Amino acid sequence: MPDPERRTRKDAARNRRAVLEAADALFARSESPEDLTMADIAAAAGVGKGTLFRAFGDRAGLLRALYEARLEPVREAAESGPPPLGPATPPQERVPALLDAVLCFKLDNRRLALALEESGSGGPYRAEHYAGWHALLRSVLERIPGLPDADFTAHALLAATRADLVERLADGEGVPRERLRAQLAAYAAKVVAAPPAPFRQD
Amino acid sequence: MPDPERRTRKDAARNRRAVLEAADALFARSESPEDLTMADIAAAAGVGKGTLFRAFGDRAGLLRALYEARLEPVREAAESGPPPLGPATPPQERVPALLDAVLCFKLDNRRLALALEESGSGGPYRAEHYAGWHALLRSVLERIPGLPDADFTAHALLAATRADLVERLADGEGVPRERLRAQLAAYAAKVVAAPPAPFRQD
DNA sequence: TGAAAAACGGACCCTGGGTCCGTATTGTCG
DNA sequence: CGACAATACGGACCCAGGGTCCGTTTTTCA
Repeated sequence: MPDPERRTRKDAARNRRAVLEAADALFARSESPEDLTMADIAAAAGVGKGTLFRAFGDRAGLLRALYEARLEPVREAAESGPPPLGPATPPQERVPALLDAVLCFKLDNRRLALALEESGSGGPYRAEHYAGWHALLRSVLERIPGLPDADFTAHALLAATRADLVERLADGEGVPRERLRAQLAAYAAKVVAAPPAPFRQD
Repeated sequence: MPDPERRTRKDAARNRRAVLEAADALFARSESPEDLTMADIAAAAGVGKGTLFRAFGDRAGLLRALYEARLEPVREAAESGPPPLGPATPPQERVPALLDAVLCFKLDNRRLALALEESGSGGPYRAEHYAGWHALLRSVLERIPGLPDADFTAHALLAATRADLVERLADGEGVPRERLRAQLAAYAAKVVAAPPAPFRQD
């Protein structure tokens, strides 16, 4: 009995790659992602719409595939790379580092992230990768003594890196990259900071 | 010379109200906002599509109108009401209170908020009311000594109340309302807390 | 009450995601 | 190598849904 999964034909593989490349390029160039149609992408890849949809299911599928391909190295670095991203880093330091990585990624892949987070309902919260980031961040937060609600905190921190917010700040308000990074880092640091001195006079 | 702005005809006014009411009801009932079509709303209001679009411009316009109508009282309370929402409250306390108000509003108007934040690109960041909340929150944050980046912090805090996140937590994960409120309050409190004790041994 | 202004409403248009199916490629087996 | 099955191709096609148009109706105002 041969594997129930037959090997994918090589033209299929070639086309898949072609689409991925074309879409990647198009998203990088396009002003706003939503006026980039599936037909456009198919055309740019020199492929029929049918092929495109067979390969990726639907728009969201294509976006996800693109996004995850790009994200892979960052994910890798975050899960098992060297400090300050990797697991060897102490939590209080790692949290800002992780968020910084996410932020940089979104800055570098604005249109794509935007397109993905806007696609369909549920925002980014249905996507595979969100769950991954959240779980990781949560587990790191849980190692910080005295910090309650790690689950919620992880969500809240990640919310600060939402693609549309990032775009609004970076493109809309012209906040420079480094400043944004610094602000997010400071914010994250504050959230994970040890609680204030025990005695506060009102 | 009579006013250049002619008075709106009363049938127009009546229809506008009818649409607003019908849409409100429909959104409250509907499972997910995006399968609620403009035609549906028009029909439910006993009105033609043309009327609907003339009155509100486009889908986003209708959503905005609905949202702002509902939001009005909260806004009022936040801008000039009694403590803990109003301006008499000390900043450190007012920030969590404001966020709590936003959160409760989104909990009570989930579908609507969801529909609005998802409509069109730019997420909620183009909407009038977002700018309002942000400005208010920012001004409050600015009164807290030693807290830098009030502008960014306001964005980041508001991001924690994004409709899709709220829905994900409340509906998706079944976090009870009070717990969610408590978590957000704690989170906000931490962000606005005085910096940790000056001496930290590493 | 009559005519101009404004609103009505539903038929209509158009974009864009997604499907279908006759045709072209690929893989395999004798 | 030839032939047949399996698989992929691709663009014509479908359809929902947002938005427009314009002949008809209502309101307003003199």
